[in-house]
Amino acid sequence: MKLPEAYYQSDDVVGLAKDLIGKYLFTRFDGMVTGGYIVETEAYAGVIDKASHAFGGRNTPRTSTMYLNGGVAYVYLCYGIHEMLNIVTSVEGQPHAILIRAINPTLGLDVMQARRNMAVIKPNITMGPGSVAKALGISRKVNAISLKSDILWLEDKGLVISESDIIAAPRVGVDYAGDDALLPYRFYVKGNPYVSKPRKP
DNA sequence: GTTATGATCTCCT
DNA sequence: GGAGATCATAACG
Repeated sequence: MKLPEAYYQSDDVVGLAKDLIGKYLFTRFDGMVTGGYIVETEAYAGVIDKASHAFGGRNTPRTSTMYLNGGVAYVYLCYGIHEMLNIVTSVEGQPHAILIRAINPTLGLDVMQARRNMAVIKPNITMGPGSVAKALGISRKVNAISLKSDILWLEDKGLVISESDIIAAPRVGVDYAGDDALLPYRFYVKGNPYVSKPRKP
């Protein structure tokens, strides 16, 4: 059921980012399993991508996780407030990663609702990278954890999103990346209510 | 040691 | 439509 390690070791991050659409993502903390299927991702293509933390081969205590062998999680804090979950791909030394921007929750909705302090469940419970991490209970404590662990993993449940329902678009929040900000490295499911909206200008 | 800033979200007007 | 929250990280002195 879990995706095999080899799945993550493809060199084609962008292709993987698209393929991850429709795969299931689960976490287990304190015995509570929560998760759903991925409806939005963004690829960060290693050292040649200005939007990537590893651009130009930058390797620091934080980004060293991205250089690990594919199949681990890269979690970091952004804006001092939000944790973000990435899937590291490719082989050791190749800092490719995929940001999980949104999932369609299917399991443990009540737990996620409590984690988000929401009175009512609305689509924004797992809409946007910061929200996904919070709803799933993900924090920097699981940075660099293996995806074949029982804490955080992905599954292929045979859900197929039709090719025509997967849209490619420019990434969000990376204006500082110059030309690379325009690359169509963001993928999402057309019409899915959990897909985040691009930020305003 | 100091300083600028971000792969964002939420609430307010 | 817009600002504030809030801090680890990275670059620099």
